[in-house]
Amino acid sequence: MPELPEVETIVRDLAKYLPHKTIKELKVLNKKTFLGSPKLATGKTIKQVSRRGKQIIIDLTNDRHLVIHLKMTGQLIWRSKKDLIIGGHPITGVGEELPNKFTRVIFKISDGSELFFNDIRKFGYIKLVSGSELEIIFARLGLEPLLNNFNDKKLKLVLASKPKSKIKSALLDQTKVVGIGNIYADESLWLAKILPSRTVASLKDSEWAALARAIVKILQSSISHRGTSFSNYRDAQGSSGNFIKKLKVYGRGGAKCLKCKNILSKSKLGGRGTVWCSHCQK
DNA sequence: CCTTATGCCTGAATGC
DNA sequence: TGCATTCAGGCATAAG
Repeated sequence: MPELPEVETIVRDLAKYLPHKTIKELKVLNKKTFLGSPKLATGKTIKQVSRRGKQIIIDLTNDRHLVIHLKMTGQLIWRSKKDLIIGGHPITGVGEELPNKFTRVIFKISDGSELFFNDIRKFGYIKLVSGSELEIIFARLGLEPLLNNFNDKKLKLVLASKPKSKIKSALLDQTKVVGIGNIYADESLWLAKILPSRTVASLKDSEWAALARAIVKILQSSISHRGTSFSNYRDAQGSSGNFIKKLKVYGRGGAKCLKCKNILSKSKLGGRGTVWCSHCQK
């Protein structure tokens, strides 16, 4: 499931290809995937591709913006004109050919390239919004953990409004801190040696420091490995991320802790599968 | 304020 | 083999 590192990887790639190019045609194959009128984006030029939390923002020349959320199984894969003609596409995990049966929206770009929005489960969406609507979306989102103003004091401060929440649930709250999903919540808490079930109010300052450091370290490390492909995440080229090899707890319930050999625990916390080491994490 | 359940979805994994 | 069931979970929303 695409979280901050996966979305960041896609955005960095798309930012190399898309700016200054024009959306020639927009094919919406699944109506519920595209919110708003596709006509308002057709013929418009892409100014910039960026990210806020887990959402991809594509700014258009008419002061409208495409807000793209991949949710669980969304993919945004770009194919150059050359790749489209020659074939021999990289394997996308949901079929080598694009479009495929999971393709929900196709952007035809002025240089002959195409951008495919694929989504097996149709949770994801592309929303066309105005500048003021975009501001409202941004206003609801929390701290960016990879901006330089992020630190343990800020983290403690924003989460202080939910003292009785379990720390893992609090980390998943996008109105407080953005970009952390189930994988990186578990990984960060393991690295910081904090039990997911601890309440926000129970954390000591030294633990806030460890947690903030762990979040930054894990997210940056994952970006450097082009994200985690646990199921069907793919980058903008259709390739898998490599961070799955670096995961310490996520997906490893019942296996041995890589630090102490204790058997990792697994259960549900706040409705999410949660894995932790009862020996390393306190 | 908090937690839990539900709905949106479909492929993969499991059970008989 | 095949059919039914369960699970995966981001996030909005409703309910307890």
